[in-house]
Amino acid sequence: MRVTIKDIAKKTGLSVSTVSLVMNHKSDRISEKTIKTVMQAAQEMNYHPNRLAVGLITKKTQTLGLIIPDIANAFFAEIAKGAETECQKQGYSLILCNTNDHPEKDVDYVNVLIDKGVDGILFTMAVSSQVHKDLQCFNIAKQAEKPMILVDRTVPAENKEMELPYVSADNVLGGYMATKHLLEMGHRKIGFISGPMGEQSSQNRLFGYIRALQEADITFDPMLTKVGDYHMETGCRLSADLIRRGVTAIFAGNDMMAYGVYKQAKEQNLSIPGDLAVLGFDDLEFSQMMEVPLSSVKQPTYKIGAYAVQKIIRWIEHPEQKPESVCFKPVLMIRESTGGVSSDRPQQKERKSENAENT
Amino acid sequence: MRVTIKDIAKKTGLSVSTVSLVMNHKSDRISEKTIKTVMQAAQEMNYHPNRLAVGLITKKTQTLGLIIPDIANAFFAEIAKGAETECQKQGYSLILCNTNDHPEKDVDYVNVLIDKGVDGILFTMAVSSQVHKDLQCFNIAKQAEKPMILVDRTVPAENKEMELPYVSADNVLGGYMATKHLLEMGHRKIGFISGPMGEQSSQNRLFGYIRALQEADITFDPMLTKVGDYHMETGCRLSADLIRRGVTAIFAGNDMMAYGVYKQAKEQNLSIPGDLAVLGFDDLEFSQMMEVPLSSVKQPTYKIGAYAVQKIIRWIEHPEQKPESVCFKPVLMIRESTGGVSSDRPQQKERKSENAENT
DNA sequence: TCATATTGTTAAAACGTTTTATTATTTTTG
DNA sequence: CAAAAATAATAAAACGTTTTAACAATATGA
Repeated sequence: MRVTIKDIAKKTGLSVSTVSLVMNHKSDRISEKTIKTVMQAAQEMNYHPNRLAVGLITKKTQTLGLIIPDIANAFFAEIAKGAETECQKQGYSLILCNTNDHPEKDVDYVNVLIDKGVDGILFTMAVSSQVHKDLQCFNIAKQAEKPMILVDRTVPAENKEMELPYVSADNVLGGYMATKHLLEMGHRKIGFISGPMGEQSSQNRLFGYIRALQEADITFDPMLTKVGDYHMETGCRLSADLIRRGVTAIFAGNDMMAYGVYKQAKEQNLSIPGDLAVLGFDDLEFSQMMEVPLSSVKQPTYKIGAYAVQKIIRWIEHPEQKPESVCFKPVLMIRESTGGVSSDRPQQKERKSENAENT
Repeated sequence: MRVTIKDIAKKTGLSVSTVSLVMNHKSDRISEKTIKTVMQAAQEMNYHPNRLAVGLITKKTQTLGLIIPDIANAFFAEIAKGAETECQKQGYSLILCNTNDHPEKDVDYVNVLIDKGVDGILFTMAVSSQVHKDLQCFNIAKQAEKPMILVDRTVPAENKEMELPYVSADNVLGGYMATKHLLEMGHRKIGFISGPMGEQSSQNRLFGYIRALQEADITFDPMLTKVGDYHMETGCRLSADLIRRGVTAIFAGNDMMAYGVYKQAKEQNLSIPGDLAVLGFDDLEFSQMMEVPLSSVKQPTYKIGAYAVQKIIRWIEHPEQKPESVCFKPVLMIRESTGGVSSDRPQQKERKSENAENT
């Protein structure tokens, strides 16, 4: 049987209240002697407070929920790692919820988490057309007065009141940086393979692409933009048409699709970057290990997870201070696939670019 | 304020006990009418039971803990996904604990999890020489009477009593299958780059390698085995010496190191598999996407996670039935890097090889 | 008709804490 | 030395459930 506060009270001949006060370092009105007695007994008996009982009464469990679409996806895994590590530092635990992008599971998980008394929820919504489900989640959290922060995936706010804080990368900027780099390398006809248009981040990368083109006085040609799905085969398939249309560079919405472009280039016997420059997004571990290392836009993924936790804990502890949304600047990793000078080494000293910036 | 059972009692004019009995479908002695009244009230008031209170009294929280070294590692991420998904199916939640391979964190996490009242713990130990810490974890769990199952990383049992059930892949078999395949492809001088010897799984892969050689009447040459650390650079570095010694094939303890071998081969202008056959372990997503797709031993990672959860839940519900340990058979994915016939497609119909087998 | 069985409902204790108001004791002050 | 103040410890209520024994009311059987 587990040792309880009662057992300590019995052993020391003190009351339960006294023991509790000592254990929580509360009340300065307790004699040194008593404190020592209790502490020693607790140690000897190997007392561990029952967190359920504590939570029941304090309404705080030192636990957060993390709802993500797919923990096996390197991107979310890295976010989870950042979040978990930060939790651990701050004495919190993290409940992992994997939705597989099913919006109904979002709702289920939000409910379960609240039933289990989490103090806050980090939420990456399942991508879907059912805005309805998203709102449902927001409402449940709001009604339960639980802080909720959106991670990576944002949603256009209906009204200011309803708005939730988010932590994500600046995808517009990422798309812009990527395209600008290709322009600087002398390309004028740049193809873009986007991710699914249902995702805000995909759209934003496209916006960035367009903005960079405009700045360079190049009219945006819709035929040079293909809508993909973040998979390699799609990158391979869609790039064929872009190449036919004479692009000299392709900016893929993520690294997976960029790998597909590599495959297509190989099939057509095009050299990278000689005949075709390729640039990705995400900077997967692999991208720097390839035959021709892939230039890519790197999101500060770990940091997004860690930062979201920091923010939500502050919010939990100061419920009146709803945090501001934050976009982190991505970093452009320039490698051989765009013919640039590798940015892998030497490590840039100046890392300001990774600092937080409000939008 | 959250709706409690008391609120329902008040609204319906019934007692708290009655409401509780109805909500839990207990007691057949309650009139249809009462049941309907309570159910309807619960629905209308949107009642959700407070799991903390329930847990406090039932001593069950429907929550498991998962302790792993690194969620950003694809292998553990996949295990986590399997575990989480199975939890979700069975109405459990999963607390994620990331140790970064620090043995002290193992201990901390086990304590926290127990304090928070998890019903069981899935444990992948931090790799270290401090067997002491491992035993400490086992003892804490044992004392708290919490089921604990070892995942992936096993440990030689001190005595039968102390032994914990484990769920892992059959690494000896994996090493054996890999080596045998290379032998069948005609190789006689096969190098092996192992993982760190502190890990049981690394040792087991080596055992499998040796066994296959013996079966083929090839004396094991220790000079053809190098101890690595699962990183690409190491694979690259160590393979140089193996090549110098005239091996025609290299079996790497994981895919990362196999990629390193690729790099070395490229530098030396050796063609794969013409001049050098390469075989990995883990079958990372990438391995089938490479210039020369990499043959690799695939562990049923997702299944390991899911199965461990199944077993521990059964154990939780039947505390007297301690589960047997299980080793899953790995699958050899034959691709171009060993000059074999690709096993990627057509998909083998017969998947018995993935079934569980007691050791 | 009375004892017994059945049916439906509930009171109350328990789970392991926190927290506030109260009491008991000692010390200080005028 | 009595009153006031400070110090130390505690009783008791609360958190939101589950569960068991008990109760009341009705039905059954002899």
